[in-house]
Amino acid sequence: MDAKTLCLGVLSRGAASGYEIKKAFEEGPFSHFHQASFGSIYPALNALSADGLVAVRAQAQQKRPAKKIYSLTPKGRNALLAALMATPGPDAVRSDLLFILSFAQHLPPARVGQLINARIAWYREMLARMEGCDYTAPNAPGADFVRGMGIAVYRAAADYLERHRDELLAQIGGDGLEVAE
Amino acid sequence: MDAKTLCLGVLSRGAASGYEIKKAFEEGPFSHFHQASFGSIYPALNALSADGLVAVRAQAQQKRPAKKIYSLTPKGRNALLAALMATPGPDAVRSDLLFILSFAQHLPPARVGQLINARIAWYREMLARMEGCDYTAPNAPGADFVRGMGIAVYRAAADYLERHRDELLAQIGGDGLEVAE
DNA sequence: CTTGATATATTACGAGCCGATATATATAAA
DNA sequence: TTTATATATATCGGCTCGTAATATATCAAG
Repeated sequence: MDAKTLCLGVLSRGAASGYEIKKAFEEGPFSHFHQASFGSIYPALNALSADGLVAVRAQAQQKRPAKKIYSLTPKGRNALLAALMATPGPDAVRSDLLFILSFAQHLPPARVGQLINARIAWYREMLARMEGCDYTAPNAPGADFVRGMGIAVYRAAADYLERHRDELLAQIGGDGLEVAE
Repeated sequence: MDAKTLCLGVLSRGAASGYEIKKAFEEGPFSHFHQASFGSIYPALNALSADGLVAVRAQAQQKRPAKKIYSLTPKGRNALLAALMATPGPDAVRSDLLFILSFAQHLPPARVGQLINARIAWYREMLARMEGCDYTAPNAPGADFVRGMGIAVYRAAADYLERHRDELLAQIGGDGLEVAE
């Protein structure tokens, strides 16, 4: 899924500036399964604008750069729907933590414990945020479904780390005590 | 984690050619949380070789391009350990499927059902492979831990899809019957 | 009261990675 | 016989990421 389609997806939920689209990928409903940086968002918006898939409305602001509000055109909405009908490829996960933990027996047990504890805390924080506020729009069962999937997967990951941390530490020589902060 | 470190990690489990390293990322113990293509592996191996982190041994073959077997040098092993001590960033997930399913209410229910069924089947297949063959080396508790985590997360994902598929289909107007293949 | 951090807002650039393609050949299946 | 699959390496364009540059406002800390 390229940056252009991702931007169309965000804009389908309402008009937004490039900056707001970036925030949507950091905090919004797509944040746990897609990312996009300024370096891909702004060129994508320019291309979409040139192709007539989005409309731009410059909104002057006091003492700040003019905000460019992008909104979906009918043509853009059709392009999004067409992209949604394409067959999705397999998911891709990139986890430096799991790569590092693959070599746990070569690392100080205290450090392994710290890494796992930190990640458990991160998962719990994300879960609290995702379960607490409901940022999905009304009449969006798809978004609710995906949000539930994110929660289920994060919970499974946190639970696994909690249940098997001490076992791993025992195997690599840690006594499970020194990891306490 | 850049391509060079990834290659060092694979080579720490034994000497291999570029082609075999690619296969390790498709089928081996890293496959479910890291990817690498030829376009990143071969330049990485050249750079590692130039820096003395890996040694190359050309192995002629009958009627095939000569295979270049790369192996870790002591300097390379130190570089890997140093990289493992760096603080890992957050995990990144890219899922075109979840992006598409976010807009499920705009798609034909039959197609949504097909997409979910196909992904459940994919997860079950991966789980069977991961649970069946034990491709981790002996005395590698780190690899076992990571493998268990992959299994736990995949199982949670497959279970969620199975348990909530019909609910989603009902919400978007599908009757849950037409999706049967 | 001044410094620093955080937030809004866009653009540009270098580094790096992915996917596809080119090149060669062997084997097995259709 | 043709096609697909597997082995094996190299390269190239295009896309994306992370960072920095630019500009300003607000808020908190010292």
